Order: sequence, then structure tokens, then C-alpha cells
Amino acid sequence: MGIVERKEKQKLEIRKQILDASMKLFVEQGFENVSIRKIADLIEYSPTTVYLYFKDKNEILFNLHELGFQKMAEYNNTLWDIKNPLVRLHQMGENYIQFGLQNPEFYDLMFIQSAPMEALDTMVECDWKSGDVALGKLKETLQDCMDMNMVVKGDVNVLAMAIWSLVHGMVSLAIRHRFEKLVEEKNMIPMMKLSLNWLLNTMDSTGKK
Amino acid sequence: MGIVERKEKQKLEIRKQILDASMKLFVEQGFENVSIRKIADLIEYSPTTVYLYFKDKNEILFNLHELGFQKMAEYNNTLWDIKNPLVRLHQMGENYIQFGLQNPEFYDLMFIQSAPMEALDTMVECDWKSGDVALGKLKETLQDCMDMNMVVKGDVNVLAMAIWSLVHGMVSLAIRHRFEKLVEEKNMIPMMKLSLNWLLNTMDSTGKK
DNA sequence: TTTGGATTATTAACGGTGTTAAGTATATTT
DNA sequence: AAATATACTTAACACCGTTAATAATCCAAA
Repeated sequence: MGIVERKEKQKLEIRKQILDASMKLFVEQGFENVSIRKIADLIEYSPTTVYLYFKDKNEILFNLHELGFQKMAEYNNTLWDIKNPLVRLHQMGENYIQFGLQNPEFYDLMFIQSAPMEALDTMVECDWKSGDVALGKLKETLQDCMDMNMVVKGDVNVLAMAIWSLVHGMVSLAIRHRFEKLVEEKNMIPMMKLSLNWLLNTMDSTGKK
Repeated sequence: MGIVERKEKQKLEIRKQILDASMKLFVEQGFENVSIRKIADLIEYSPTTVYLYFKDKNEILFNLHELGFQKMAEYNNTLWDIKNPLVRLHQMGENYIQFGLQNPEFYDLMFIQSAPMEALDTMVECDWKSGDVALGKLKETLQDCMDMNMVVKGDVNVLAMAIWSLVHGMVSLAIRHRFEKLVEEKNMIPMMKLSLNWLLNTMDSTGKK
């Protein structure tokens, strides 16, 4: 039955068209300009057709959020060449900050907006795989540090939560304009890196008894 | 001219009615159910009347966001009785977490949503006073700790940024359902407190050379 | 006291949003 | 060729923030 196969391919093709159009709107006009109607306009279908390929808007946003994680992974391409886990940890944090500030719309979707998580709730595989993988890499690196006595030993989950929260806190406060009014623009990124380095240096146990 | 006075009072009265109605909608039905039309319904005026008392919706949300800071201050009512600044710092962090998790809608408005900050941009007094005051108290307490050699000395701004970011990071990730999928519900709050305590204990210099 | 101007409020409308029910074409199978 | 399943569209629902034009009200001066 080649026909069924072809139909499935066509279905996937249109799904891709929808996601491509969403992406185009997203990167060119920002989050709030991604609307079902605009997507439909771009792919030259009626708005309701979109609903034949996606359950709702949240599901589309979930897919965009996944693309965000892909883009984030690119920032960490060279990260795994770093053998020293403590250096890697530092770089990981700086990359995270860098990614967030350079791609605020993606960051928003990945870590701030509720929409993608709401989509997750209605999906069959309802684990947040992307987040799990990303956090997993942080935990691994942290564990490596502990194994090599570079970081004071402790509960990896607690420490990972602290590190992630710290960088997420900074990036999200920056993105949502909470630092702008309190910290001078030019000092912001340096201060964020100082805070991160301070945390990691405090954890550092190399050269301590 | 008592008439002008009375008119001003009436104006303030309706402004208050609008804010009260917004608040009612906000606490009873959540952020996304605060709409100009619903506010107008509640106070039994037409939607456009609202615009005679507030520039736009952002300005209303800004006022709600201020009420959030008031509510937060209540959490810290007994905080200033604590003489030991390090203990105060701990309590301050726990209160922050507590407030955020118990009042997610307020927290959202105060530290996540862009709307209130956008209102600020169009205002004459365009400093984020509430945020400044709150951060100021953190810095003060931190400075007290350093003065009493309870915390390793360093740049207060950097350390304050780190502490605030850590707790904000945890609360906002929790509120936006990023922890739910990664941490068991019942472990969440304990883990958040552990992370905070770990950070503060790491900073603690009492009993160290 | 009546007229005129300012203030306050309303109606109607613009241009959007996500989403659903019902109907129409198209393509495939019987 | 007829019946059925698939793909798509039209029309509509129920909202949203906001503005322009209009009506009603109130106060002050003539």
C-alpha cells in the first residue's frame, strides 16, 4: 500500500510546513506574533486546517520549545571536549547565560512560558525529556567534579538545583526587565558572570583541606 | 472651592473601585481573567470608562503588582525582630520561597510578567521602587553579616544578585512547572530549602579561619 | 435662570485572538 | 458509478485591548 505511505508523508509535510511557518513568525516577529491565523496565512491554508495537524496552539509552542533546546545544544557543541569537569561546569553556566540573553524568545518558551508544559500534560509521553536531558548533563558534570574531589561532596540533586536556579534566576530576571532598573546595563552581564563564578568558586574544593 | 476637592475624591473613589475589582478578579480567578471588560462589568461601568482612570491595562497591573509587594512585606513582618543578621538572612530566603509558592499569581506579576515593567517605562517616576526597596533590604542584611564577620566578605551587589537569583530561579521554575516533571512533588519544597541553606551555609564564615 | 463649556460616560467599531460545528469538496475504496 | 472516508473551508462563538465619535451630565459665567 504505497498510497497510505504517501499520505503519511504528505501529512508530515504539512506538519513541517506549519512548524516552519511558526518558527518564521517566532524568530522574525517574536512570541506574541505567533498566532494560528498568521501561521495559516503563511502556509496558505485556512486557520482551521492547522487543527487537523495539531491539537491546539500549545502543541505547536511545545514543538518550538523543543527547537529551542536544539539551538541551546549548539551552544554546547564544543563543551564536551573540555576534560576538566570544573572548567566544563564554568563554561556550561556561561553558555547558558549567553544563550538566554542572545535568544530571549526561545529562552522564554523553554523556561518561562507555561504553554509548552501545558501541552506536555495532554501528551502520551508526558515527561519533560528536554529538561531532563539538560539537567542530566549538569548533574553528570557535577558528579564528575565530586568524584575528582574538585567540588565539596554533597547531594547532587540539591547542588544541581542550586546552580540551575541561580543561572535561570539571573537570565529570567534580566529577560523580564527586573535588572534593568536596578543594575546599569553595561554592568549586567559582567555581574551575572561574577555571581556565577562566585558560586562555583565557593563550591570549589581544589586547594582546600 | 470644595467642588474641585469633592471631584478629586470621586475620581480617586472610582480609581479605587477599579483596582478593587481588578484585585477581586485577580485573586478569585487568576491573572488571565483580569480583563478590562470584566472589571467594567464588576463596577457597572462601560469598558471605556476604565480608560478615563488608567492609561491602559498595564497601569492597572502595575498597581496590582504593588499590592503584591505589600502582601510580601506582611510575610516579613516579624523578620526585623531577628537580631542575628545571618539568621535573618535565612529567614528572609525562606519567607521569599513561602510567599512565592503560596501566592503564585502575585509572584508572577511581581517578578515574571513584563506588563508591570512596561507600565513603569511610561510613568514619570520610572524607577522600580518596590524592587529597589526589597533588594535594598537583602543588601543591608548581607552587609550586616559581613560587618559581623558572619559571611565571607565580597561585593555585596554580586552576592545579593546571587541570592536573589537563586531563590527567584527556584520559585519561578516551580511556578512555571519546570520542577514538577523533574522533582517529586513532595520533595520540592524541602529541596528548595536545602538548596537555599546550602548556599547560605557555604557563605557562612563563622567558625572558619 | 439660562446658556455654554468642560467633564464624564457611553455606543459602536476596529482589528485582533483561540477554537468548534457544520458543510463542502476531493480522493479512495467498494 | 456509487458509497465512503479524508481533507479542507466557511461561518460562527466568545472573547480581548483600545480608540473615535457621541451623548449625557455638571458647573460656572452671563
